Amino acid sequence: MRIIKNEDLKQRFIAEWSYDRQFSFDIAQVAQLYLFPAKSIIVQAPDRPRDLLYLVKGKTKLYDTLANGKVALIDFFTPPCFIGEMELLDPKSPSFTVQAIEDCWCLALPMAEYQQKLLQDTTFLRSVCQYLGRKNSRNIRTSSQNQAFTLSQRLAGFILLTANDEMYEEKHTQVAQYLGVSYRHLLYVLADFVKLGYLEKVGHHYRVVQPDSLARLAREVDWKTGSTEK
Amino acid sequence: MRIIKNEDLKQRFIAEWSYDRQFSFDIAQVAQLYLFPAKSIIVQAPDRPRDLLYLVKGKTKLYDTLANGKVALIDFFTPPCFIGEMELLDPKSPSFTVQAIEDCWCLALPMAEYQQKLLQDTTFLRSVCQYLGRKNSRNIRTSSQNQAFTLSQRLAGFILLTANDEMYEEKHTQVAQYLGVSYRHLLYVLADFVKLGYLEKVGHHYRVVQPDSLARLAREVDWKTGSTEK
DNA sequence: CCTCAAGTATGAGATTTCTCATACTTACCT
DNA sequence: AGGTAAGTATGAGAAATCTCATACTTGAGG
Repeated sequence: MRIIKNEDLKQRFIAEWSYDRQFSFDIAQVAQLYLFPAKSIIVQAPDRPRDLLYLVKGKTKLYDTLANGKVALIDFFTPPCFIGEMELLDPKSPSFTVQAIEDCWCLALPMAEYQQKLLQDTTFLRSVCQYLGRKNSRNIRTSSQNQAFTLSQRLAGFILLTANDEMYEEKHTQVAQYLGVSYRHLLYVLADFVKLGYLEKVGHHYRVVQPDSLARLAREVDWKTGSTEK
Repeated sequence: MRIIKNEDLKQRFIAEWSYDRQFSFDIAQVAQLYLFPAKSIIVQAPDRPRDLLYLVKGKTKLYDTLANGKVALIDFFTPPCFIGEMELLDPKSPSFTVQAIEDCWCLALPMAEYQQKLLQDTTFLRSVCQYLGRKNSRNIRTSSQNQAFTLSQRLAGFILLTANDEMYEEKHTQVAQYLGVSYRHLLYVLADFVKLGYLEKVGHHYRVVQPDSLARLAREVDWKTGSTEK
């Protein structure tokens, strides 16, 4: 992770998502701009995050570590999106691992220093409530809809979401579990995409060669295109 | 809806879910206890709810009215659970229809009178944040897991959740959409349950005759057994 | 009274997806 | 070096689920 000392860029991100309006005090001066390179770990469970982050650019994925030690993919985040807000608000909340899919820019506020202040800040609390509420509505709606689509359609969207730099490199076992299908079937459909020319196999990974075809397939799926609607 | 003037019962419900600890002021005296009879409408979209409710006993379901006028089943709530919290917090949030599945008891706080106070109450706001965050974790986890189960298993759980007084009376069209399966297939599985003796057809409805068998089938499904874990 | 929309109901054949069996490879542990 | 766990890979048959076609019933509106 790198701290980006570019005041101008920082202010642009703040303005783009009205970050400053989510606090009752002047945040623009104290927040720092971080850059997490693609594939780097943003939060490593079970460590608690050091900062309250606000994702302003990039895509991330969230993993849970199961009781048996296995790692399960559970969700994706795109801007605008808080990271670490549950840990800030709920001391008992478990924490999850968050990884950058592509380069991710975040506005960061050190928790140790600001936790007490934030827990007393009604502007901030109301804004988090709205954020969580909208995320909820989205989840509820999409989860019951997504089941209705065939794996090809959901996988197409999934590949576009998780590919970085034209390369799709997710672990099949995790993806099968996330998409709720068998490992076997996932491989069939992947092989199909290769046969159709949408993907090209490179070692154990795949190169996206026809993003448009995938997009056409995924078109109807109300995919996680934003943590809340923009 | 009836207002229940039973101070003793009210206090018991408050204690059972630590309702009073979610506010910084003394709520026990001003909250009223409501009883919504089975099948009655608790909140009717697009009207905004008059009170902030807290479900302490009973089960409810939530509907969305689609653009085309159709009604879609989208979620279920069980105690403890706020109803109307999004409308209180987010003036722009759409509102949904909430219906009692069985008799439902709610603690009620008139919004007009308390909205301003609640929006300034950090204890309340933090508690709603935690509540929403946990609901989120639950949704995320269950939604990606549920797909992995067969319709028989999910339907078994669904029937147990939505039946009232041993009668299952949901509309097949809505259920098929909610469970993400075709109408046709839903009817096949329902017919199967009848053949197996789990259900008994009564007109267009079904009587649950072997709840245990259904429970066994549903056992593994991490069903919505609570809005947050108790 | 007629018509239309929505919900219910059932059959038949086509697709999607699953389970199980079996191998090969890689990383890590001892 | 040997062993084990995890991930990858593929085949074959079975089960789950879908699409389409077709009817019947009921309630609301003209």
